[in-house]
Order: sequence, then C-alpha cells, then structure tokens
Amino acid sequence: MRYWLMKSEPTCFSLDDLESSPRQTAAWDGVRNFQARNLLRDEIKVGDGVLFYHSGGTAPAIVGLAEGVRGGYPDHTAQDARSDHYDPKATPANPIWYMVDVRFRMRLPRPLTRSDLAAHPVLAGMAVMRRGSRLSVQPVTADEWRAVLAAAGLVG
DNA sequence: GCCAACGTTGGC
DNA sequence: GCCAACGTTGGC
Repeated sequence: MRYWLMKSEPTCFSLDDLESSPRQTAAWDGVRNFQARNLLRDEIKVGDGVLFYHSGGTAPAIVGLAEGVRGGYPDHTAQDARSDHYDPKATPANPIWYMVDVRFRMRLPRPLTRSDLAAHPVLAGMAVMRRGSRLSVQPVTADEWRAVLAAAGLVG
C-alpha cells in the first residue's frame, strides 16, 4: 500500500465533486503527461491512500483524503473526439493514456495550505512544494502521509 | 497579470 | 539527436 497526491483545479474537478459522485467514486481521467501516466498505469493500486490537492485559486491546499479503488485501465476519453482530452493517436489497441478510480474518504477538518506545509519540518519537503512541480500525480512517502494526518488533527 | 519551470514539438 | 520555440501549469 502506497500513498499519492493528486492535483486538481477545483473549478475543473473538486473534492466536493468526488464526494457527490455515484458511490463517491470517480475516474481520474484526462491526465496527459507520460510520467503521471506511468504512475496511473503501473503503480497506483486498490487501497492506496490519496491526498486530494486543490491547485489554483487563492489558497492552494490539501483538502481531503481519497483511496484507490481500481488500478490503471485505459482512459477512454482520449478516444472520444468530443472530449477536451481527446488524443487522435489513442486507439483501442494502443490507448496510450490510463486512469484509475478513486473514492472519497474524508474532508480534512482544516485544509493544509502551502504555507501550512512550508512551515512543517516534514511536509515542506513534499514534491508538491518543489518550485515548478507540475506533475499532477505524485508519490507521497509514508512519513509525509502520517505527518499530513497529524497536522490535520486526525491522529494524536 | 506575471513569470518560472517544465514538457512537447518540429526544424535541422 | 540536438535544441530553440512554444504552450501549459500553477504559485504568487
């Protein structure tokens, strides 16, 4: 079991959107970056922990927890010409792009903003805090995961 | 709105 | 295969 951080612009897909999805579950589709694709296709498994991060806006923050409920499978939106994420090179035989399903777990009692993270000895080192870090799916260490739960007041 | 960082594209 | 140009992301 491993841990991940997934970024989303809340105007595009928010934690609320995930919570109000059928069975509180949604496909994490539309990722069009090869590094992130490899993580979705090969690494993210059922039961993995996910930090839900809202990017953009006035206060980017980790806002909630989710979990992987289905490992990598082809992202069919790449083969849909009407999709914003259409890729004409994707075919059923070579889907190119992959997605996973994630399920809502909880909203953090208080969002952890970037200034919260920056002030924390462990969390300041998270990949998402690196300047120019644009990867929309990032690995999170077990230490970072525990520190997030503690900083959010979820564990003693 | 600005700009740094990064990935991708395309000319050579 | 190199690398400049370009587009996008995303914090501020």
